[in-house]
Amino acid sequence: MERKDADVCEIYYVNEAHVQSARQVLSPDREILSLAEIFRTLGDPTRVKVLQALSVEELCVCDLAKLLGISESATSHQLRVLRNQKLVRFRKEGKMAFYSLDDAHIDSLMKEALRHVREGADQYRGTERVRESAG
Amino acid sequence: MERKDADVCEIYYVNEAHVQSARQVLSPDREILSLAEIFRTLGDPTRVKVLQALSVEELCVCDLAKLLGISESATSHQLRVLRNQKLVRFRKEGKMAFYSLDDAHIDSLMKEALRHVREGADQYRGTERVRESAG
DNA sequence: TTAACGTATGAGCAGTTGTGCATATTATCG
DNA sequence: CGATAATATGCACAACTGCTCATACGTTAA
Repeated sequence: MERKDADVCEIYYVNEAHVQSARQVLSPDREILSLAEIFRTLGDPTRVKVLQALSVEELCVCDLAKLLGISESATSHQLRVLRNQKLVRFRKEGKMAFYSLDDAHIDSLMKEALRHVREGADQYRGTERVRESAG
Repeated sequence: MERKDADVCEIYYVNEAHVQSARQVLSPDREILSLAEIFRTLGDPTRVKVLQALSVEELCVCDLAKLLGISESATSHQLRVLRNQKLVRFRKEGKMAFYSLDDAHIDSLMKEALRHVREGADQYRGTERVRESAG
């Protein structure tokens, strides 16, 4: 468990304290993995587009394929990824499969990230983010 | 621009309407890419841990390496990724490099995602489709 | 039944990613 | 100066990812 850390940094005692306190706030491993998995799922342009598109209304696979500009096969593959992550669900109507969002958090996540992106694009890094545009 | 879509689905006209309205809400490509990039950056367990750890206090590379259980080289590599994404910053103090969070949004993003993960773990899907087995 | 359509899935491939190893860089100490 | 410590970086490699292609599945129409 605790290995000697005399060989780590020169202020090894403070080091250990830092590591310990940092370890406190770390989520358990399974949560870390789930977190990373969610983000990784969102970390693909195609899937971001799918989720944005589905935030308006349900769409069938061929609609999405056309919108995305990729094959219906690729679209189906991506939808399966999103389905496995419980981010979308689908209903069958005849031969068609209509997909829709299956998660409320995801939209907030994307909107929050979008805010970040938009800030960063225009005038990122003020000084310390002191009153970005407070009047 | 508009290609014939008579070969897509059978209700091609409705299809086109759906695709059009969906296209409306899609962010411009560069924003989509930035979004995906941010999420992809967050989509790795090691980096999630780094960000969680740094949410408490700044840490040096060797602290982080110890906390993560990976080499200091790998840690440095990951910190560079986070640095490039402007998610962390660092200050040099002698030979040490102390890293800290450089973004306010990220913490909210992670907390929001954590909520999602925690809901999903225990009693996922209770919001929308209650009574799935209702006739 | 056969045929066509919309979708799903497995295989394979090119491109990417995270890590360790070796080495370079920078700073402190003697 | 040289030696050592803390960090950074180039390279290599295994693992993974997203796509296309081929094919299978389920539904509808004839």
